[in-house]
Amino acid sequence: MRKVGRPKAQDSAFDRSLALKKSALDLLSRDTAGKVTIKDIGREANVTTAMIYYYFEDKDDLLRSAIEYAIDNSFEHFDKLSQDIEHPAALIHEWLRTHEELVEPIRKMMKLNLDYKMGKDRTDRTDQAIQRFYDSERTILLDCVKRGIRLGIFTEVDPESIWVIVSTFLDGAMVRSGIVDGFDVRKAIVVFEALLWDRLGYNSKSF
Amino acid sequence: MRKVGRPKAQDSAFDRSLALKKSALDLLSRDTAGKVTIKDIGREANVTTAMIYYYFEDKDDLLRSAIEYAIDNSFEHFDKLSQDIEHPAALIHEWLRTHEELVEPIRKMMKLNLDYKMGKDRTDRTDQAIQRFYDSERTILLDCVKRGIRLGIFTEVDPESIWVIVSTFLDGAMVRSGIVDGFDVRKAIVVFEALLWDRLGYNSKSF
DNA sequence: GTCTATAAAAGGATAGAC
DNA sequence: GTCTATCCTTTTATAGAC
Repeated sequence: MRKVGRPKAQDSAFDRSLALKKSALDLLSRDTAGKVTIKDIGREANVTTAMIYYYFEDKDDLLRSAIEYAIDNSFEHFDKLSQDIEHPAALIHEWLRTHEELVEPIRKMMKLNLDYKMGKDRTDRTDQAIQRFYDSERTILLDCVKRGIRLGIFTEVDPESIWVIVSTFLDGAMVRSGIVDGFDVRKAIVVFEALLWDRLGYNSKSF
Repeated sequence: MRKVGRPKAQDSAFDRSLALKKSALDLLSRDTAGKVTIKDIGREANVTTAMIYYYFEDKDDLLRSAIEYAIDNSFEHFDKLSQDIEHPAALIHEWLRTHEELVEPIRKMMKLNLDYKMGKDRTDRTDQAIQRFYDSERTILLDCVKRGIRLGIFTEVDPESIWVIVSTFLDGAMVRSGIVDGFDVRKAIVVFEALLWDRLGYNSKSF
């Protein structure tokens, strides 16, 4: 364990707080909180234990911050998607494809959410971050279906039902891929998409 | 902490090993492994720490046994369902209803599976228990759809696709109910069922 | 801001009596 | 089979120098 002379203040380009959140996220998704020690996290992020307490109140604070970080990441990703794509069917298609592409990070986020929600160390701040994420997911999908109906490209369906089915199915695909060896996320999403277009009365030849 | 005189050998009616597995299961589903201590489990099951090591090799052994216990439970439940119900549509309907009814235990099992699979302390025995469960789920649903088609009550669909969609959706409903406050499992399953009967060309008026 | 060293607590596991 | 007491290791968290 060789130590380099004197420590140098970190410039903001390499934020140690961020590095810690990333490392925590990674370790937590591979193992369960409580088995992951602050030393593990520190080692992974190349930060000493004492520094963790400089940046965060305690272990729990770091863990919650890591979850929030994961949520914010996913949030931005999906928010961008909804801003970039106009066409309702195209948006839904990309929505599905994105889940397929980002299984790993999304599954990590979900596992952390589940651990957090079923645990007992909760805070309003983190609860709200999770709520905000799912609310925005709902708003985006709901709007999308409504617009599709208004534009006449989708059958007159209940948007709320479609939203529930789509987002619940996707959650299922994310976790199942983490539980069942050999589960084919891509295939699952493909067959689901076919069912969805069928229900929406949309001709998906273009995809 | 009052102690009753001399210990009395437990008769098989109240198996301590079983009590420990149940308590472990309960605590693990509420919190993450590693945060749950053997002392916690012992306290919950009214068994001393030392006794845990009499019944199990070590903490990990107890934890894995608890998971297997949870899986076996669910397995029996679904297996019974498939043996009791002949009619394909009725079986699927009951399948959905059972998930609705047993959200809690099923969600616990899923969380444990996820923790276990994403962690690194794995054993063949436990891996196989999980695999067996999902395999049997697949077999049952697949057979069910095939029979429905053969009987002419379902449209000619690809059974494999239906199985993937149904079981993935249900997994999603189970976890989401643990993550999103106020998620209405019942409603989610109801709207999904409607979609399913639609796809299968089945008139579900009877339910 | 960063590190080393260490205190304080908690947890896993065992010894040994009954 | 069961319990009490305890050992030893790991872990969280802090003190204090630079």
